[in-house]
Amino acid sequence: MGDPLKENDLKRTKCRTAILTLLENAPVPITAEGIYQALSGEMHVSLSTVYRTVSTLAEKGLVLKNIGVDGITYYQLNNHHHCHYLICTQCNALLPIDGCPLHTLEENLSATTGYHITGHHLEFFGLCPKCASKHHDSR
Amino acid sequence: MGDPLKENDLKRTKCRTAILTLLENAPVPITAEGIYQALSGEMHVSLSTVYRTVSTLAEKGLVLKNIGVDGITYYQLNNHHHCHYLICTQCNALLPIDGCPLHTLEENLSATTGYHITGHHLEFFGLCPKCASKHHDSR
DNA sequence: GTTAGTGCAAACTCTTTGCAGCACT
DNA sequence: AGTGCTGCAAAGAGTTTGCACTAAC
Repeated sequence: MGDPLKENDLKRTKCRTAILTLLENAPVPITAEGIYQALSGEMHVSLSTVYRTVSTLAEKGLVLKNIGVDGITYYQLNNHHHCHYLICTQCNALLPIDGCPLHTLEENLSATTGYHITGHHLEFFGLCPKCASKHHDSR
Repeated sequence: MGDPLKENDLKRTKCRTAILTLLENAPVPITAEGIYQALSGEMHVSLSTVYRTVSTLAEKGLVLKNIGVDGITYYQLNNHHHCHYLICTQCNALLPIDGCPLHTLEENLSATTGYHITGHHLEFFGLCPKCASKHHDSR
């Protein structure tokens, strides 16, 4: 129970442990490149291993992978705490939003469309207070 | 008024007209590759031109670009009709969902976070009736 | 010792870009 | 005729994969 790796028939390697620990402590989703950069300081790891590891962890349901508007994939621990993000379109600041009002909506949708709804993806975009006040010129 | 291209200082070329027409008649967002394939039957066009054209149209606000969970960018006409999609995770069937219950939510968020919210992205995932009934084995 | 995981480099996909030639106004 | 648009090919970014080597069990 204590070891999420062994529960999924995965060997507990240095790399996987490090990536899991990193994701546990990350307040927001990280990219593969970000994981690679963060781990490079403390150990030797290759970028392809990072990709392979997060993919494996995602398959096992330990990690969630989401593709951002920038087209880059972000990874986060699947702590089963459903939450969405508010993203500043200027500085990319990420603000977690607790609570999700969509479950009742999902039930309605399921009833009207006949789909078996398994999940949803919701993000809000805007300007964080700093960016909104700083300049009015957007890129 | 009748010509969205000229209004945006864009020359009305064969390629742009064809892409706009295609998007007008498309019930769901299409990929650049899809546009390329569709147009190749009736005229000569290069894939890079498709990319350049949709980017230009997107900059002018005539077209909306959205990145899907598959990492591929989908383009659709910006008909100012706000709508979301329900996507089958097995066959990728796309079902438009009219109406959006998030505007009041946006106002609440704006008030609590201080962000100036400019938009959102919402997608539902699930199994369409066919896929749900067909088999229980997933890919 | 056996099997699974890793590193490196190359390949792959989607998208962008430089430059010469062509089409629209 | 002039400027902007297009085609082609090459480059670019992010991600995946083949193969030999290493580490976990």
